[in-house]
Amino acid sequence: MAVTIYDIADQARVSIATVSRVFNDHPRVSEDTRRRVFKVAEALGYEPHASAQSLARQQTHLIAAVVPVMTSFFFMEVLRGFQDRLDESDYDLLVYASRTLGTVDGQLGRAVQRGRADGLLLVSTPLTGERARRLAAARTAAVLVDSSHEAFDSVSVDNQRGGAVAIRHLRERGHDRIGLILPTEDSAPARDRRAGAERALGEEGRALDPELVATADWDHDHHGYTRLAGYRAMQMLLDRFADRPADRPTAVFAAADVMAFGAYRAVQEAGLSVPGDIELVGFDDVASSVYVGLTTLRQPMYEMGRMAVEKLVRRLADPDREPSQTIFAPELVVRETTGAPTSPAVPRL
Amino acid sequence: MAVTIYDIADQARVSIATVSRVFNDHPRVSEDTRRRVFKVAEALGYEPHASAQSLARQQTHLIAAVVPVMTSFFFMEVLRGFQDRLDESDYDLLVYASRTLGTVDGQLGRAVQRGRADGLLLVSTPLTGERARRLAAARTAAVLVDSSHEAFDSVSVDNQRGGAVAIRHLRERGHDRIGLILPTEDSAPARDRRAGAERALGEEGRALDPELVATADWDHDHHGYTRLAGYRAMQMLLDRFADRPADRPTAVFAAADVMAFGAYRAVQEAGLSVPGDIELVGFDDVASSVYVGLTTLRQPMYEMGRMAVEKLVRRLADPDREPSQTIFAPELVVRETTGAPTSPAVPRL
DNA sequence: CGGACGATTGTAAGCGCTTTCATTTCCGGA
DNA sequence: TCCGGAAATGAAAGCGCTTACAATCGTCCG
Repeated sequence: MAVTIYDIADQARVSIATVSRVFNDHPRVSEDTRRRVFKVAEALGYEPHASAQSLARQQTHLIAAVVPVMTSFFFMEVLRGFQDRLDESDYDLLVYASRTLGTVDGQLGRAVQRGRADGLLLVSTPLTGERARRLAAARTAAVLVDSSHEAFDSVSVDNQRGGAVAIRHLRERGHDRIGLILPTEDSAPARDRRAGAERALGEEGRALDPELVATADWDHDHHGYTRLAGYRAMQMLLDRFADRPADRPTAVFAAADVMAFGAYRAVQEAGLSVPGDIELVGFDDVASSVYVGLTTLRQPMYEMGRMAVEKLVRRLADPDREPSQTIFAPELVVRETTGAPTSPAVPRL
Repeated sequence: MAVTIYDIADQARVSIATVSRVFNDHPRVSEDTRRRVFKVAEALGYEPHASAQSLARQQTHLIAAVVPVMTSFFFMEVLRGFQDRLDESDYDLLVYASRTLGTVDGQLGRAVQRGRADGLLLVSTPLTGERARRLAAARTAAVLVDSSHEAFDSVSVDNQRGGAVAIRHLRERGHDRIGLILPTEDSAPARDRRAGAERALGEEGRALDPELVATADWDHDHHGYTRLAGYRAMQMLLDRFADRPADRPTAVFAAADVMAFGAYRAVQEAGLSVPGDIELVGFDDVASSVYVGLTTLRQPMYEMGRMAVEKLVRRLADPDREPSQTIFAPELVVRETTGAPTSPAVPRL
């Protein structure tokens, strides 16, 4: 029923080999037969069969992106970067996302199935020893985004530096008691942001008061990267100082914008105000942050996505190149939650 | 190099047919050989080759989603719905998104390539006559989201009703001069929203004053669904009445939330206030709307995505079922831009 | 004890395309 | 006119898996 190269070969009075050559514009085909084949193909409405090509060529023209939790704006932005850069290549995008972090392993398993995709984009999916070894052994083309590994290409952000910048900003604004709202400890980026914060404090000869830290340890599904987690964390923080308001933090660094949103809400519910009573700094600069007026550390998510594809395409073309790691510096964006004058959102785009 | 069923067959002293049977858990395999095959497979680290399976089975286990403009929150939400429902099936997701509307055709072309995917999810990609005919003739399994066609399954929203509801809401709030900010005319949903608005006006014996309408006709890349388009449209509207403020609209219905955001900004820049001078209603209820406090008509984007996959999976299982159209009713969400009391964003999730 | 029958397993023909190697064809030069 | 070599084409062997059909084996029944 469907048209194959055999049908074309018949009608054009050539062999299937020649038909194939024509479609892969092989140089050694006479202009004459080339035209003939194209004409017949057009008349018959021929279209190559993707699976058959994949099998014969031993490559799929597909790139698989493994993305935990489609929920998050961060991943969406990265995905957009992937997509845009992919548009310029001739690879198609296979998306393996999941609702919770629990299924990431399964997704990864499907994504690396033999014959599924030519390359892999792993977002926020740190490569553990065993898995890394297997991928490396199989010489799988893979690029890590938001994590890194010496044996692979990677694109990430200097989280530690970001954490330090956040704290310094708050210190410069005169805050003495700075609270920290953190996702779970399993998140490497979060650990780095915290480490950066401690470093910045350390540089001034100060230490992080554990009483000022709240962690969303209970949220295993999303590693604490949710509004609710931020909300609860801030509540915890406020509760701790319910009987001695003087010791309450006057500023809080939330290690993710969504958490900051939740925290904002908790502050308001407690009858306090942002930035009046508590100033707030987030991390990410997601789309809503500009509306909320949240000061934050901007990650160039879109660019990271593009860059990752860039690297992957390069590696696919030359599998032996040295792995390269790119680290972006997060950029401090000061808005109302740390005292910038109110300004409406500028309509870019 | 890679392990194939031949290797397993050799070591397990059976034929490749039997190996294949074991992996497709065919009933007629003795428990004994089944175990033997599994053991060898495990030892060798066998994994079936996706392309080979696709070719032999004549199905890919892939579903292609065609999505214009990855930029938009609407598409992201729908995509999330796709993904979540797909997680429960055993199909993988192939995403064909593009930066601008111009390349949608190309993407569609790639997506429907023979042997690429088993089914199609078309978001905001109306099926034109010729294309519809071809897809229908090929008996392609496809589900439309945000558009419809009698020959296909579809999931959409009652845009006309939404437009009417928006206008009635503003009328009830006492507005006499209601402005309209619209995307380009090529957008069918936008046309419907406008029609709904006109209908609501008509029911009161009123007509739509063309002077109160601003359209983003210039934005062909995104059909006007951008903040900038809304911004400019509102500027146009305000400019028209610069010399006779009394005739200026006191409320505006923007046919998309992003446009409403831009419009909001333009109002503020003109030294006016929302909702003091101009009340505002959007359409979509994107994530940021709650922060902006925008009154809007909520589309159940996520649910639409899930439902679309649901339909597709059903059709794939039973290609002869009658096409079914599902139409959701948009829900009015009243917030600050039409006078609701200020309330911070509730942290769901 | 022979044959029928059901349960297993094997053989081999695809699925639709790519690609190596061999063959044929076509020229220009001797 | 004949020959060598380049250009064009064809034959056929995969790519790794599925599956219709055939073959084999053991068992049960008359």
